[in-house]
Amino acid sequence: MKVLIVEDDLVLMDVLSFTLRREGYEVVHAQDGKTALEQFDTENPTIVLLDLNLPQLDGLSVCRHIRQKHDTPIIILSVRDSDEEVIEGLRMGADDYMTKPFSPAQLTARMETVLRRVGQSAPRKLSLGTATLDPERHLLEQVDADPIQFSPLEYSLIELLMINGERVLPTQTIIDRIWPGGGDKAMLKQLVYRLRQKIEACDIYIDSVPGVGYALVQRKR
Amino acid sequence: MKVLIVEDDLVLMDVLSFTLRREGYEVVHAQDGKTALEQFDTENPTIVLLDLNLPQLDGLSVCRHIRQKHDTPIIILSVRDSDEEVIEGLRMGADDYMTKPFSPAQLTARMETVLRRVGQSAPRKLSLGTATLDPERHLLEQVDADPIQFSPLEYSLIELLMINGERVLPTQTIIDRIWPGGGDKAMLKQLVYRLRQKIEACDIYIDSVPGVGYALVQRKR
DNA sequence: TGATTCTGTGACCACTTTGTGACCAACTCA
DNA sequence: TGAGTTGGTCACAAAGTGGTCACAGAATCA
Repeated sequence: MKVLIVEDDLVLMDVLSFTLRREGYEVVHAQDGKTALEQFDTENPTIVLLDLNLPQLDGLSVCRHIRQKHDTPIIILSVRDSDEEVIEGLRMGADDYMTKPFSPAQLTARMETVLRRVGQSAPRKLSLGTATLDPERHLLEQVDADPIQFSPLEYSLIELLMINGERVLPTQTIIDRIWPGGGDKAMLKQLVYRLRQKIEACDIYIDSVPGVGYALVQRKR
Repeated sequence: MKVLIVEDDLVLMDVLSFTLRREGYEVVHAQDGKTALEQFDTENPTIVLLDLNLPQLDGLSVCRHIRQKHDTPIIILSVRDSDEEVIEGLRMGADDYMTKPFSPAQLTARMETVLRRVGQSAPRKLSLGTATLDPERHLLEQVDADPIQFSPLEYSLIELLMINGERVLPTQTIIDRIWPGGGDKAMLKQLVYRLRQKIEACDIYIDSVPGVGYALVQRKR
């Protein structure tokens, strides 16, 4: 997936390039509005990150120009933070507007959010150790092992635990998120039991902290 | 267009209701997480505005529950503003995250931005492997095979699946899009059955992932 | 206007999923 | 030290799911 970063601040450009490459994106960039449009035509990026204060052609003009012919997601990154300016940017066709300074982690999360909406990216897979969870097919995949298929409730539980890393998730939080209509501890312990049986040959397991909750952790070697 | 506002602060609720009605939205609301899910099922809103700190069931549980089955846009409105919390909200399936306090004008601009991306029309022609869908004539064409003519509902389903690539589309999402007025799983499984019969000689087929949904995939050779 | 197609519905079936109850060991607390 | 709680285990049965088939009314077509 290719990102066009349009930014004249070279320090920020470097930080963003590094972060996005580490996330697996291919990165191209431009330092002024005119070059941005040229790059857009030649590189055909999946998403554009667009500063507004640019030499040669301002960012809003770039945004308007792209949006006249293309549906490519655009996120504006700007120091201008008044409501009027945010609204103008969004109405000019941007999909999101982040005011500087922002954290790279939040930027990549917002990029994923927009890409998810336009159907350009599969949901991110979650990993713990060598185990990888497939959110589309509700599978757990691991090297040298058959994938494990989960039922809806099993998947719901393991996803929650995996999102939380190896930290303990409180019992009542788990119950609320799995059974918003109402569940109880007996149902959860039964579900934990069934899930443990399915993953017993994996590198990960469900640890319980009595009186607190559960965590997904890696088996030690 | 119907908005479900999930907010337990009645002052903010009133302000938002007034603002959104003035913009032409139909507004329904809930003051706690459980009621929110009930309202979601009965009202089938176009978009959800979701506080996180809620009685009965927290907003992240509501968000996750909705997103497991539906692709209705969700914007989180919360006082929690750390990067971690924003990222968690977006990863739990929200389309945007606004921290309180925010201006109603920016909220409506962000709603428009997300809604702009919903229900976009299909590209001109869709292909998967050697099979090509003709949107004007509702045909599937393949080299060395007679074209297959689809009924309106059959075409609607295969187009949805083809837009999604070979990825799994959740059952309820498919139902929402094919029968906006309300469909059910029995209707969908019947439609899938009929469509499978029509494409059984093709290079593509409908794969089901029990408990999740369906995908259009290429037959392997 | 009759023929044909489309669509919603019901039924059957095999299988899976889920909620529940029961039992037990370990732990906590008064 | 006894009562109560909790987490783990096991089995049962109800509910749900996905696939298949056919029926019949509505819609469309020629």
